[in-house]
Amino acid sequence: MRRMTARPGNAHQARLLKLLRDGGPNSRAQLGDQVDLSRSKLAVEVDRLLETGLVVADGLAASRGGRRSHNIRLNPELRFLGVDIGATSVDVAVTNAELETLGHLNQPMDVREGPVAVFEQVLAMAAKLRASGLAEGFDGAGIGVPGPVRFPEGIPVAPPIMPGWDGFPVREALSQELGCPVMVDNDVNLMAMGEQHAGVARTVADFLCVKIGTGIGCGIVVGGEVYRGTTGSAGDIGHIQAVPDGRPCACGNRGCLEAHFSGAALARDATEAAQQGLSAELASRLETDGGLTAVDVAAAAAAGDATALDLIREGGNRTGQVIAGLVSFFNPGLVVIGGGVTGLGHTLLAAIRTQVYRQSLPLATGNLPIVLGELGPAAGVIGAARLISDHLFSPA
Amino acid sequence: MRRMTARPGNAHQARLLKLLRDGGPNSRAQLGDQVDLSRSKLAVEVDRLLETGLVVADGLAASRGGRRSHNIRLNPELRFLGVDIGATSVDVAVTNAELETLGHLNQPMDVREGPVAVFEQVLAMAAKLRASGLAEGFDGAGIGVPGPVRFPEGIPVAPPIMPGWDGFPVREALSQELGCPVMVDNDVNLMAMGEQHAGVARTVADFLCVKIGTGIGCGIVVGGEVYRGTTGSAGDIGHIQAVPDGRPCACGNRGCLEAHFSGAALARDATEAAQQGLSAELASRLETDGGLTAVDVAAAAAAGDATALDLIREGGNRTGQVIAGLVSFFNPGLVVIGGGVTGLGHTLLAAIRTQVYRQSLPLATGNLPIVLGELGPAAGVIGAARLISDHLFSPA
DNA sequence: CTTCTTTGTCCACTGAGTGGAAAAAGTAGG
DNA sequence: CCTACTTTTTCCACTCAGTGGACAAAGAAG
Repeated sequence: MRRMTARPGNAHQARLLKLLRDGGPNSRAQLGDQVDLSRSKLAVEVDRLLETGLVVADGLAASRGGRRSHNIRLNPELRFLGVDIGATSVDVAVTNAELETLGHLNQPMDVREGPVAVFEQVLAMAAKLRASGLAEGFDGAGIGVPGPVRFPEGIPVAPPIMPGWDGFPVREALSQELGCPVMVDNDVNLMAMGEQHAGVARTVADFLCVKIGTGIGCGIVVGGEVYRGTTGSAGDIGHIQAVPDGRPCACGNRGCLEAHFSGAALARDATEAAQQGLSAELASRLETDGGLTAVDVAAAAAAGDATALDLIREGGNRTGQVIAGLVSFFNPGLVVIGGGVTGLGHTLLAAIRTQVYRQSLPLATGNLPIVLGELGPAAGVIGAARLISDHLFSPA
Repeated sequence: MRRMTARPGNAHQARLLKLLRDGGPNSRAQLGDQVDLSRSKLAVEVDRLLETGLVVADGLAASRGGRRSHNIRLNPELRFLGVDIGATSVDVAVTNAELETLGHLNQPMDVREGPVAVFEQVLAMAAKLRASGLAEGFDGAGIGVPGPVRFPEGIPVAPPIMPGWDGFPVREALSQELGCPVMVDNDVNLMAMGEQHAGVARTVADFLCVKIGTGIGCGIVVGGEVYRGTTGSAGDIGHIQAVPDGRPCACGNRGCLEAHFSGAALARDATEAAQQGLSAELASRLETDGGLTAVDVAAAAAAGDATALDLIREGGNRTGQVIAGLVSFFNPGLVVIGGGVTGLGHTLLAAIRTQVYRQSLPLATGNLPIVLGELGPAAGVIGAARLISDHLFSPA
């Protein structure tokens, strides 16, 4: 099948496409209720969209007491590819134009192997999804990478945990390989967009999305739009000082949040504790698994292990202190906690909440929910699909 | 004179008004170069603005080799009132529509005396400026208050240092008294707007403006617009924890930035040092002045007093540490330092810079200027005038 | 079968905005 | 003084987005 190449011709059409994406199929009349255009004008724009093939009219809806309406919907054959590259694994998913996930793959991977090797794997996963009949091709792809990105060009800049990617033209390269438009962003920003589109942040204009995985980052949404900062490094909170003269960090400083709490730090601390004989539970897991990860700590905590619980609580306290500062500064309407460490669940959340509610001013915390992300590992790929769909559903 | 009540009738007119405000008088042709409208359409909109009286055509400009152009300018009789209420003093200024300061008064005052007493003083100052022939009346007024504001209504909410103001309808009350439209905002936001309009931040879209006065606050500008947060308390960084288990703060916590460095904290620390005999310089000033303020510390530092310099440096370090965190998080294109403590000058700035450049990641600090505000005490009142002019120069 | 409701289409009209021509008012040079 | 060239402003016919009302289509309810 020939892929769609059309783009909305004006702001009205863009608006309609987004309404159909976020609200599902609608009749012309229902669309008219939402856009403040005369029925005549609306009909014209819908007709133009039908001509481009971006939307289709299929069948008649049930009557509600009058003439039956036509169902207008986004072309059901459109396919977006969402890719979320983490530090140690990749997620690849296929969605339709309404951003519903049709298929999702997850594989372990090491970003440090560099862009060429990683993209080989990503393309293979995409091919697998295509082969399973979910897509004949892709109309667009969104890619998340674990580091700062020069957004307009889609190029990672000075990413600490993936040095080989510095300056690699991700957008251009993948656009060539996939034969479709590509947008690239920081993985944390995509998680924020995912939770905004289909998760806990659906109704909030200004919020923070803290992702605790191998590292720690924070997506910032201002007025419904992701804020990326002057050089694309906004939200890089992993190297904020959490402990004066604390642990040495890979960045050269001491006491960085990431050095004290993150997937990597937690694994290291748990291993240390096990080796020092502080926890039989952790020690036995160390023996079975060979090495400890955040998952082991979560399991130990769930089993009631005091050492594991302490580690989580202390990490949560550190993180909560930093978030408390950000809450005072940014005064968000919501704080979402997500990432691989979400498995630590309520223990972590409680520690974070305690710190924030205690340290920030009442005006900022009075009506501030602090919650876990709703979408888990799907947030990134949904956000990626949303990124490219926002791009393609804007006037060319 | 009857005050102007007209507002621009559409976005084009609003655009033109702002061009005239920020760029001064222009011919129709010059305006046409900036707005991407046909000459015909432009002429129509300019004529409409002339009809409203918001702009006037006075005289012909010198020829540049062809027909002489008419000078189109904002009505020179328009007057805005800018009011900047601090913790211990008020600034009141009159500007024309181009936001040039025509007169400026500054008087000591105590916010804690409550809105009624303060506004009596403000109105007297405004009357004085009017009596001196600078204005026959005001077409609009902007007011800055030292605490969070529910912006749409212009009402302070839960302001820590001015408890008597909580819920007082500043906007409505002053609008009645002055007989003109009024907008109210946090003083820090106005300082940011001032520096953006006429100071160091003219060309930057995303920046932070840290104001160190009696307390500490931070104006946040995102994409050229002030960001106020969900409840209007964004930028309230005075109570971010700077020192774990540090000094007790009025807010009930310990170690808040404001408890360790601010105009008030500096005065207190200097007095303590003088009483303990650590500095002859400060002790002698204590005797002469009766009580020490930040100004005394600045003077002592300028005279080379080691204790004063130490106090400034330590405060700068604390502040710098907090700002370093904000820089990592927000990735601004500029950081402006202002407020009453600006007199501490380069010593303070150097300490702040050292901390930020050392602690934040290179990508965020690589091209990040950290500078003192250019406008000093005028920033607030200019920002206030800008606030109301932005409001009045937007379509009704 | 009639009446009412809802959906969708058609069409004349308005008003924003364009672009080109011409008028107005200069400068520069012979 | 006259001519050629510029720049600014005005005028006007034309395009096109968008409106709102009339009307057709298609069904529900009685």
